[in-house]
Amino acid sequence: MATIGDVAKAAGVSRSTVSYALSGKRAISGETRERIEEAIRELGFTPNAGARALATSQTKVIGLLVQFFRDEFSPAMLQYVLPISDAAREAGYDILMVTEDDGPRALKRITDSDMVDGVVLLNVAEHDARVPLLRGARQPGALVGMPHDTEGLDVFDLDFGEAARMLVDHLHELGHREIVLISPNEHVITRGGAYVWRFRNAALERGARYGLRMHSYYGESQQPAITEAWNRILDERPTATAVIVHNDAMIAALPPVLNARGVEVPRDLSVVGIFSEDFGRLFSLPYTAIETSPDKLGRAAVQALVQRMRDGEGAAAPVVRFIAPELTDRGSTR
Amino acid sequence: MATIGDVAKAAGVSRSTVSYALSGKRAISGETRERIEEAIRELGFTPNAGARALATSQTKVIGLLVQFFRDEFSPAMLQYVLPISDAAREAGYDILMVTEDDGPRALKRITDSDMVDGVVLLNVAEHDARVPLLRGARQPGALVGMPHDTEGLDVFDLDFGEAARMLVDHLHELGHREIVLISPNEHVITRGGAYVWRFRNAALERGARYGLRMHSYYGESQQPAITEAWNRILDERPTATAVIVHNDAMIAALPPVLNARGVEVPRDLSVVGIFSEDFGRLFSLPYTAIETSPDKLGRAAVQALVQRMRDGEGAAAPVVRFIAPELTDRGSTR
DNA sequence: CTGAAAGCGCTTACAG
DNA sequence: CTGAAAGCGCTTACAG
Repeated sequence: MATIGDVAKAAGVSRSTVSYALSGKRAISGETRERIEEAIRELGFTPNAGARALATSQTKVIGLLVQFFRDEFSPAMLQYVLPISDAAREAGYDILMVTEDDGPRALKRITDSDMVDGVVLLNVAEHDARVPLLRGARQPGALVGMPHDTEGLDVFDLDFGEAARMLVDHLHELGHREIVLISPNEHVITRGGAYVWRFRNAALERGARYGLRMHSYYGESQQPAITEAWNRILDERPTATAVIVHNDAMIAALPPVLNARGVEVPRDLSVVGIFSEDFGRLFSLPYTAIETSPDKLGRAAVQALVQRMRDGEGAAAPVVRFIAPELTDRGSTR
Repeated sequence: MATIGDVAKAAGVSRSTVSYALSGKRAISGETRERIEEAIRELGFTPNAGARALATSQTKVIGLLVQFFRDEFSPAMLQYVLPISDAAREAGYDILMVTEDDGPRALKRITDSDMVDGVVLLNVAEHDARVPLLRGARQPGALVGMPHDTEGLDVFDLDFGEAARMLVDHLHELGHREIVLISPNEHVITRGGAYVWRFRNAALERGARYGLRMHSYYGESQQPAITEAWNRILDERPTATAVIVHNDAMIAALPPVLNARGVEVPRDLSVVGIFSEDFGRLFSLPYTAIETSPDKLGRAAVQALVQRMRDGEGAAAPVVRFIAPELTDRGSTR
C-alpha cells in the first residue's frame, strides 16, 4: 500500500506538506495542492488508520456495547443499534460493536487499549457493572437506560414514569375502573432493569389516586409460556375492562390470543401498550401505545458523546435527559 | 496511560523484554517475568491497539458490512450479526460494524485505511458492487449470500434450490396437486437477491416434473399490503391445498389471516415455509419449515475468514459452500 | 508557503 | 536469557 511518503515523493514535496494538504490545517499553494491530489489519486492513497490514531490519539471509532440477553425478546435491539450507527457515521465515526456476554470485561478491553474514542452503553441496568468502569475510563461515554447512580455521566432514557401516568390517565378518562397491568418478565427486574418498576410503580400509584382497581402481573418472554400467561390472566380478571402492556413479547402475541377467545378490541377490552412504531409495524399491532423512540434515544446518546469527545476536558456538565413520551392513538380503547 | 516504557522502567528491564513477556515469543526467566507481571498489574497497563496495529500490520478487527434495506423486514438481520460477533470474539477479533447505505464506499474506506484484517459481507446480491472491491482489497473476505461471480472468494449460503425441492417433495408425497408459492417482495429480485429465483425456479421445476399445478406469487413486505395480498391470493386459488412461503414478512402475518378466514392448518390448508428456528419462535409460527441456519452460515464465514487471515498468502483455495437444508416438521401439513 | 525532525507506542530482527 | 535500535505510517511543533 502506498504511504504518505510515496505520495510526497511522487508529488515532489515533503511528507508534512502532504499531511497538511490532507488535513487542511495550513495553507498550500494551488499548484502544490494539485500535484499532491494527483499523486494521491494515482497511487490510490488512503491514510493508515492505526498510524493516524497513534499520532493523533484519536481513533474516530465509537464503541457500542450491546449487552444482549439471549433469552430475552430480541428484535427491539436493532432499533437502537441502527440509528446509533447512522448517527455515528454522520459525525465521522465508525462503530466497534461488542456483544460479549461479559460486558464489563469487553468495556475494559476496548477502552484500556484505546481502540475507541468513546463508548455508548445500551440497555443499562440499575446496578450496571459497566458503569463504574466507564467512569474510570479515559474515554467519555453515553448511556441509553438509567442506572442508579448517574453521577458524571450522560444518560438518556424514556420517561417511563410519565409514560405510565399518561396511559392510566387515558384509560381513567374513558371511564375504566379495573385495569390489568403486564410488566416484563420477572428476571428483567432481577437483572436490574429499573424501567420495569419505574413504569409499574407510577402506574399503580396513579391508579390508586383515581381509586382504580389495578391488577399487576409479570409477563413471560418465550412461547408457549406467553400464551398460557395471557389466558391465565384474562381468566383470572374477567371484570377488568382494560389492559396496559409493558412487555414486547406479550403484546406481540396478544392478537391471536384475543382472537381465539373471541375478544374484540376495543369493544370487549381496551388495550394500550408501550412500544416503538417500528415494533408495532413489525407485528402489525393495532394498539394505542406510548412510542419508545429508540431512534431518538440512540441519536441523542451519540450526539452527546460526539460533543464530549470534541470538547475534551473543557466539556459541559453531564446531562440526564428523559425523552418525553408520546401517545399514538390507534383506536384500541374506548 | 501507562506505556510499555513505563512498565519496563518499573520492572527494571528493557521494553523489548516486556513485549516478549507479553507475546510469549521468547523465553523469559521466571524472576524477570514476575517483576514484569507485577509492574503491569500495578500500572494497569494494556497495550495500545493502534501502536500494535502499526507495528504488526494486524488490527485484530473484522469488518462486518450489513447492507441494510430499510423498507425490508428487519428482524432476521440480527440472527446473522450475533453469531458472527460471537465467533469473531472467540477467535480474538473485534467487530467493526458498518451499516452505511453506500456499502461499496464503506468497504473501500475500512479496507484502504487498514482498519480491519478481514471482512464479512452480509446479504450479498447477485451483482453486488462490494464484491469486485473486495477482490481488489488487501484483506481477505467471506460472503454470506451468493453473488453471480464467486471467483476467488469464500462464499457461504443455504442451498435454496435443494430447500425448494425438499418442500415440494414433502407436499407431493402427501398427495397435494395444487400449490401456491409465495416469494419475497418483487424488489428483492430487482436488487439482485439471487436466492429468490434459485428457490422459486427449483420449486417450479420440481412441481412441473410431478405434474403439479403451481401458482407463483411475489409477496409484500409491509402491512397492510401483506394482509391484503394474502386475502387476494387465497381468494384467487380456492382449490389449492398447500402453500409454500418463502417470505418472512408474509409468513409472520399468516396466522391471523387464516384465523380470520376460518382456515385451519393443516385440516383445510397445508403450510410450509423457510425460516430460522429463532424466527419461528419469535412469531410463534406453527409451520413446518426449512431451517435457514443463520448461525451456521455466520460462523462458517467467520471461521473461513479467520483461517485465511492466519494463513496469509499461502492460504488454501477459496471455497463455495452450501449449507444443507434441514426440514423441521411442525405438523402443519397432511 | 514549505521542509526536516521528533514523537506517538508498539514489535522484532540483530547482537551479545 | 536480555538489551539497544530500527521501523511501522502518520502528525505537528519548530524553523525558515
